[in-house]
Amino acid sequence: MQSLFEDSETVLALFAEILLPLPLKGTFTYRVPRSLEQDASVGKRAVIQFGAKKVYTGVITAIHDQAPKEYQAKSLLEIIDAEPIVTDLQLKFFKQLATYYMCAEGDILNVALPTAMKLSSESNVFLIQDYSNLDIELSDTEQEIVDILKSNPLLSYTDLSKQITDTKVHKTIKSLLQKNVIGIEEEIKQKYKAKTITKLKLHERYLDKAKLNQLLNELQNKTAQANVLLSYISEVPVMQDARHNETGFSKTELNKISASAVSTMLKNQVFVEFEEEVYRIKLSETANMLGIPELSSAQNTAYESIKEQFQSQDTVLLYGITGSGKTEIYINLIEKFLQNESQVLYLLPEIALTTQIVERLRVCFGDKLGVYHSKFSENERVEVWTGLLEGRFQVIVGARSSIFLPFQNLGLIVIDEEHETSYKQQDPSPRYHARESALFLAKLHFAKTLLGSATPSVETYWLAKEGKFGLVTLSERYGGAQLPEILFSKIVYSPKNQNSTPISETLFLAMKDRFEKREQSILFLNRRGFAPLVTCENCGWTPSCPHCNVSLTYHQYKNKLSCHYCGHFQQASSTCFACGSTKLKTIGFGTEMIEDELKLMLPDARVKRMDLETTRSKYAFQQIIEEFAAGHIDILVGTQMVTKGLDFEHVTLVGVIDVDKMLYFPDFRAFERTFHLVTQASGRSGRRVKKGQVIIQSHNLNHPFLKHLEAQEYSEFYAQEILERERFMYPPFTRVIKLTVKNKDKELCHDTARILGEELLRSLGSQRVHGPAAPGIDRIREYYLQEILLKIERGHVDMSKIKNIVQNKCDEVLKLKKSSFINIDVDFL
DNA sequence: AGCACGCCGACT
DNA sequence: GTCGGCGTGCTC
Repeated sequence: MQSLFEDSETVLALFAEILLPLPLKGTFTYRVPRSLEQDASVGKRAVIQFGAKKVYTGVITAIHDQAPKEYQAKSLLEIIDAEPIVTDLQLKFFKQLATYYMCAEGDILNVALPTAMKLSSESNVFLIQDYSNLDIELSDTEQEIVDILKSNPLLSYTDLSKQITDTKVHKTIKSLLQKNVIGIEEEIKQKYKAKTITKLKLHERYLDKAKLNQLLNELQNKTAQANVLLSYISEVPVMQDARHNETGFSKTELNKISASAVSTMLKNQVFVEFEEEVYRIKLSETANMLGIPELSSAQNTAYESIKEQFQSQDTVLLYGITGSGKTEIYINLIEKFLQNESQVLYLLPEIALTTQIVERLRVCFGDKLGVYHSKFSENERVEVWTGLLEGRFQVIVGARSSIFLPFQNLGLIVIDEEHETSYKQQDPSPRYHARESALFLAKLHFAKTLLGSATPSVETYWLAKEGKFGLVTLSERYGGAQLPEILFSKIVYSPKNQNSTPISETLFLAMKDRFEKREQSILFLNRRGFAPLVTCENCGWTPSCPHCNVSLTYHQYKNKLSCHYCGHFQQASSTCFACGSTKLKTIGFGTEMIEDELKLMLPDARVKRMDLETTRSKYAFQQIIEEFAAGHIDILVGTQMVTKGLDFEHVTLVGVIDVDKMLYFPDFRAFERTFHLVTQASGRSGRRVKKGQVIIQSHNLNHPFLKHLEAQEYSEFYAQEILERERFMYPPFTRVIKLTVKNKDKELCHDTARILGEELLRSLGSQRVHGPAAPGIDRIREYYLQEILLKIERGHVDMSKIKNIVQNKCDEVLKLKKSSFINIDVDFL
């Protein structure tokens, strides 16, 4: 007879809670099979079947022995990881964010995990070998599929459908399945693989200085080859130490200079080719060799003050004007935390040109530095993730999504350019704000946070002023560079006058002057394309987007009309669609028109445009920047991206073409954004010895806000702005939640929004509920939009209670409308 | 998110 | 009469 003890032990079965990277509430319970009991643990990924056929990877969030009562749990199929890849702290963090942003935890996991870690299955179709022995009639399409499968024994469902012209693939496959001719299996695709790159190194025989010089001489009239060689030498300092040659240099990079020269040089055995398995961007043997930058006395005072304030505050704002040298302070602070064996996260806004800072950090921290950025490939991201788990990295520099990395003992988070709006994820849910989320993360780790900006966000500055954050001010420009001079000029452009231009006389003369002095200018305009509007002079018709309620922007270089909201484009026509007249004209101006105008005004100047269109390809951005830095461009015209963090020595003029566009933008942060943008833009001017100038164009020179720009005085701007925020109940005095009701049916959308608005009004009060109202663009991609703004005062209110009400009301209204296909987006502004 | 089931219009 | 369109609800 068995003992009671043994009996109960054999009965116990284990179950795992699985969090899936899908927009679903809660976790799913799976049975842990006996064979996997040893391997299963919290934080590891498990392969599970979800629904009828789909196979996903989820993360185990708990293991227990409570068998679900309502249903029979499926079993885990596999445990992927030998060690957990998600820490307990991360799981806590995900949960917290999900609650805070009112989204599913799976949504968070979805953005958190690098794509390559979220393997999902693909259906493969295969031929059952002995089908020919079966006496089966096949239709033409069926036969076609069988024939394809004969040559390709295993084919993914998607590939198969691509090869079949007939649209009814699904159906045919079903019937073939029934006839037992083919089978379907799910294959899990392992996406991550180690990467190698092709590199070049100099042939040994040129490693001698004399030999190398001789080679350079020989290549004197072979310019392309000489350039390739020179660029190799500048990247790989073989002149200083021949051992550097072993590192080699990327072939692709050298190919950019001249691919044919590179291949000639390979043929002539100047270079030798080799493959290297790459862990991450660059192995840096000069790690720590250049050391930590020395601080000026002003910087040092700030540095000491930060350290001191960290004694009593978890978060400190470093408010340092442009060019005051905040980066050096960050680096020193990071070094200090590294000495305590803590990990450090350095957050940067999502912009491609972070390379300057990354390089700087690399020099200081070498291989301890991991980079995590959207421009990085999926495989590289996995390497940073696992590298962090294995302790290979101690410092992570990255964009907003790096807050999701598996830190174990985070000591410090640095949030550079704290005010940047790209910290907020806009489109896909979860619409998280990385600055806000980073503060939660810091709290979980008992870590310190340093926020840095030359133009702090109003919220942050307020919190600092209120004593919630520490505040350290750096008001001296590093190296004593002077602030630029700010001038205003009136825009004289008028669509009626064909001869008018969006570039005023003042701005033109200033640019001409710079051009003659061989100094560079940057022109900033927040609008892409040639003209935002085309209209028929005869009948007033204007081409608009068929999917959105916006007029189409005219792009001259492609001769296309395009919608900046949904991407729709069409060929521009020279005749009016409505009346056939040829009297079409453009109204307004975009970057493309400015570029055109400049080419006419200053035909000898080298003008380049930098906006979404000209930087589509992966390296285009980098290329333009480099060209500009090298002085091959005289005038750079562009959108937002020209204003961000670029440090160019010879820029002495920055023109803001149309400040009104930003000022009158219907958003409570319009002024703040304008102030940030103009200040950042003017920070581009005269960063070194030369005094810079900023010319701001406006239609209305009397706008009171312009005086803040002129004074370049953050505190004055802030003092004014904070009053407005308080008066109109905006952040930081309230939390603003924007609910957007979306539906293809206009009536349904409006009706749902109206009812939701009324419901919310009843439970939250008229002080807090505003709208519904149509946003500026009330139809995008066929969806009508209605917005409700909730302003919830800070403190003394239980936010979770409010969120519950909001959530319940949303659900209620959707149920009432019996339409689960109405979308309600929740966005915390 | 994906997928299956199910209920209504245009077709062999 | 079926095919297949998409709306609806479920996935451990």
